[in-house]
Amino acid sequence: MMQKPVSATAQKILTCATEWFAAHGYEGAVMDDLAGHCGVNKASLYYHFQDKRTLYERCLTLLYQAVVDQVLAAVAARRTPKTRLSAYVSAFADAALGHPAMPTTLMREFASGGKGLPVTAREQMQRMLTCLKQILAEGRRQLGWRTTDPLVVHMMVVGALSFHITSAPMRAAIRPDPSDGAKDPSHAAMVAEVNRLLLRALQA
Amino acid sequence: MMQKPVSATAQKILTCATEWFAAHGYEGAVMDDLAGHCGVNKASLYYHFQDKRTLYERCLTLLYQAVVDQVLAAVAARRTPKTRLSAYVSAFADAALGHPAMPTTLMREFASGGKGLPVTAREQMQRMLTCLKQILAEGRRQLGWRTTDPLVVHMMVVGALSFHITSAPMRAAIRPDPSDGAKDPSHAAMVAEVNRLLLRALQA
DNA sequence: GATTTTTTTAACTGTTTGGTTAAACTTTTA
DNA sequence: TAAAAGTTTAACCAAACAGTTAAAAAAATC
Repeated sequence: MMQKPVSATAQKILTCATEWFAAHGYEGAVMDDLAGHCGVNKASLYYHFQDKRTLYERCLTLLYQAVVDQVLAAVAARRTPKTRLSAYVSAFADAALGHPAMPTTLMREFASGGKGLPVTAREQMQRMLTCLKQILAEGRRQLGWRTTDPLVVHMMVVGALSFHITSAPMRAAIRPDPSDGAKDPSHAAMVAEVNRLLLRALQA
Repeated sequence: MMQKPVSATAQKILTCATEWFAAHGYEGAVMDDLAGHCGVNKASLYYHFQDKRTLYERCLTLLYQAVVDQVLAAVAARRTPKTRLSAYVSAFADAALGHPAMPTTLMREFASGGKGLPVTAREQMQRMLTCLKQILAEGRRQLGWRTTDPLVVHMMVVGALSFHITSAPMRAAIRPDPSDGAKDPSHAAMVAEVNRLLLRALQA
């Protein structure tokens, strides 16, 4: 069935609601407050979307598709396993930073056993894993990389970067230890370090 | 102020409530349902704990303390940087598996900006990070390990393992790709792989 | 300009929810 | 054995909440 074009207001609702759901969770999101955040009236929410659940699933479907599309495009633009793996890490990091609702909602949904995550969003995560499997297989064939479990690498990348992005408010609230000398790693430093550790681990 | 000994019922409430909060989140947890899960009447919850928020924070304080105590004890039982780092990874993995509410609630709280995480629980995470810093410093001094950011390593370990533990229900729901040959890594396999990748990354 | 669509307004309904309460019962303690 | 503490029962209250509604206004479309 052909879908009607999304109006500007519906588009705005989707963008703002995604932020609200990420910050408050599905149960913690109150529709009156969400409407205020979207800059529309609550009745307008129900004019465009059937109910809270429908809005939520639509938000996550579009969000995950945007992130995964960005990652796969970045990987496809490279030719060697090494540069593809780096693209995989960097692209996910940047896409997740550009859409912080994605790692945030992913973590909430994992915590809830995934039952609130729409099938369409899960399929997007599967595409990323399939892509990584191909990169690691090419790396073994062409560069003699060590055999490793793609799921482990996927979780180290997605897990570490998601934790880093979502813990930013907490780290900002913690006064840094002055005797330490170590400052909070920036996003770029984090990405570079994850990349380095990963490539070292794979190479002999 | 000296705290009164915790009665058996209060202890049971803390254990069961921790599971319920992990599975449903703070906002998603309904006190009537939580009481049922604890096997007590709702009035009994309020007899022992002032309100929902107090119960929640008490649950997390005890939970994080138990996990971090286990990790630090395991590390202290080892002498070399290499075995200490492995102990750090293995102990966290096993403690988190034994208390799955810990990675689950940690992810939920990160997603909410940490504002619901009691100070006592944050301090526990800080103890773990301090411990890791010492291990990595000793590794550099004694074994010539490469310099790396302890926070990055911490997040790769805690992030990857937390994702693995909390995504188990979702992975179980996804029918494995038969052409793949790769099966879902067990907890032990995941821990061993994270350990291997990490040690390879640190060694020259 | 007429019609249709979109959006707001403001109130509304029924249900859910955290928390309370007094009395009664059970268990523990002194 | 009496007193105190713990637990249940069952109902309760006030507020919060998802979702609805009709009428009116504004914007978009034909």
